[in-house]
Amino acid sequence: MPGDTLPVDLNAAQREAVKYLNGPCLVLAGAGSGKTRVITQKIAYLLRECGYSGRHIVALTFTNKAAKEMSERIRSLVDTRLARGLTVCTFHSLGVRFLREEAEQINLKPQFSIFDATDALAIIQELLATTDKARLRAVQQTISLWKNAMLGPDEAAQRALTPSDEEAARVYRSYEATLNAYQAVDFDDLVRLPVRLLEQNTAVRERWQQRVQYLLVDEYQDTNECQYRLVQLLTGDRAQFTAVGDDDQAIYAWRGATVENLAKLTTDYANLKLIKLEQNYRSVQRILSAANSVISHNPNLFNKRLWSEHGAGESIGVKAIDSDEAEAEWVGLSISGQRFDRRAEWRDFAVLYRSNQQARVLEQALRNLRIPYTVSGGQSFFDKAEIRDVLAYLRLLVNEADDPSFIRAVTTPRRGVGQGTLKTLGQFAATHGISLFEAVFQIGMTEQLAPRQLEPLETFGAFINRIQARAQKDGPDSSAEILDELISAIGYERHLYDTLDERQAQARWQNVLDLLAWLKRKAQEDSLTVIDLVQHVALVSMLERHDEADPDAVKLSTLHASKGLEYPHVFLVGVEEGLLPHMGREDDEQVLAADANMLAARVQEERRLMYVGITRAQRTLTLSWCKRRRRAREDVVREPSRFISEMGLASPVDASPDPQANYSPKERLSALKSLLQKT
DNA sequence: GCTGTCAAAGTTTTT
DNA sequence: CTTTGACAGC
Repeated sequence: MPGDTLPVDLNAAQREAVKYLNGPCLVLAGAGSGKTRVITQKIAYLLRECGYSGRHIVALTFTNKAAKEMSERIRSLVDTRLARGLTVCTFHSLGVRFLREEAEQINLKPQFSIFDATDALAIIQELLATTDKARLRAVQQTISLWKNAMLGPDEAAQRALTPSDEEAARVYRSYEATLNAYQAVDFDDLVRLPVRLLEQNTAVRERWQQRVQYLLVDEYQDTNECQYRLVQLLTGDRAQFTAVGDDDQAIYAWRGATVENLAKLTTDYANLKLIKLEQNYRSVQRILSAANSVISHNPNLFNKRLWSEHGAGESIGVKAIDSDEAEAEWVGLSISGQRFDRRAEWRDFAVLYRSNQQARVLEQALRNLRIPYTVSGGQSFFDKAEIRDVLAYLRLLVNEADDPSFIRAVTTPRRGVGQGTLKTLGQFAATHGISLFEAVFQIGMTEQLAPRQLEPLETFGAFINRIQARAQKDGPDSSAEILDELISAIGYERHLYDTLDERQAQARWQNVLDLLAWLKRKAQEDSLTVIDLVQHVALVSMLERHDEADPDAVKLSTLHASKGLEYPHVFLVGVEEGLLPHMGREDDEQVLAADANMLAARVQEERRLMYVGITRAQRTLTLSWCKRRRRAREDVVREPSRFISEMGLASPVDASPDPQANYSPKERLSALKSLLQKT
């Protein structure tokens, strides 16, 4: 009888969510209520007892990390053979797969480039011909929101009310044309283009609906309009899917996500099954009470209240400190001391913060105290110059039409190609409707370039062609060789040591080596060709790399990147007005002050972020805020966050910083003990 | 025209 | 501390 082999460690609500297969199902899962367990168990149930083949099940997540973790948990539950063909990936990865297969239907080469936010911004900058960074970001954001709402340039232009939006709509049109010329798509397109094709093409739609017989979606509250449509289109009339989400943890409204998608399910699907998970298995009661108390200041779609069978736990600490440096040091000393007192491991501690920049001081302090740590969040690694340099070569190999990568590769290292040459080449390419790379081989016939300018171009073109031929001739097994050959042929290491001082060159070369090692491992593990690798790398951040390097380390993470994770002991730092809730810069702040609705929405989202932070903690939670914080080059005076008082803490809050002693004698003693123990 | 050197400035959150 | 912007030699 189906269901009898379900593990007994599921509660009634979880069991119901796993076994419900009569159509669409929405699971409202509070923080720590075992939502991942429900998804993984449900997939196991579908595979083992309902005769579903892995090829017909798709589970979607928002981050690669979540996908990886989920995939591993499923594989530990069921036989490898049963899980064969199972798809567990992000919306964007599924989009890449879809577009690779269906590329020709929409006039796209399967080797299309994927442009990240930085690439996209560079295009917009060129189109707008301005260096006003705020304006550029605003236009980019506007275009992105239009895309996620499935509005094309024409519709956007029609709906534009302000001159600013009209300009953005014009840029949008050229931006699309540019991407098309480069055979490139941006992140938003990875979901939008599949949706558009599925809507327009019945045959494609039916093929995919045949393929996706059961769909599961994690973090459903973070879906945008486009992603909602994708779920609808993939599941069709059968509507066999399970969406798991928590409206209180919606923290991506700024990138187009809309919590209303939760409510929309209840109206779009009359037969929607709604299941609430309210029992929390993660945290002690004090932490849950604080979380409940904070979030009760928000209006919400669905009422739920977390409870747990764990004890009350220790009281929540609130520390006021003089400066951000002192805060970082205090956190380090506290962790050091507590690790000793509690006989805990480094990995039991996490330090969470609102913005990436806060990581700097913390890293500095932890380094000084010899505390091992890993930083997660921020795609900074792939934004580093040396990484973008190397990837430009790879992207060009895969897609010759990728002009930005051509420009970057051909000018790094310097090989005598500069602004003037590129301008001539660009004009030639534009009038002939070809890519810069193609233009290299044709411009020689004309007399537009001096031999001095032409020669390095032709050498470069021949070089790329040579590697390209190798990449195409040899199969996926030789990905690693090709990478090595490419890098040594470029002479990138020497370039680094030539242009930088020893220390910097070494650090950057190490980054390149790390990237190569990671790429090679990836290529081997999943037997990927160079094309697969390049498309994969655009979507992934390198969190995995750090996790494996040093498993016993304190975790530093942004609040956003911490979602879905849990730690025994959590330090939440910088809990200050202006930072959490974040209010942007002064000009931004004034815009907000003028619009009460916008301000309220902002504060509510920040409050959910606070809620996410609090609910990461299993046993203890410590908050801190600074009276002064260094921002840019000046100190800013700060007030404690409203969220601290909203937590309804019983004990009086330490609200005034004590300039004399930021460390209590006990804290000092513990820290010292810990240090002594080490030496 | 190409390239390197010097100075300034800059930071929400991410697929 | 690290990435962009302007300027002056080669």
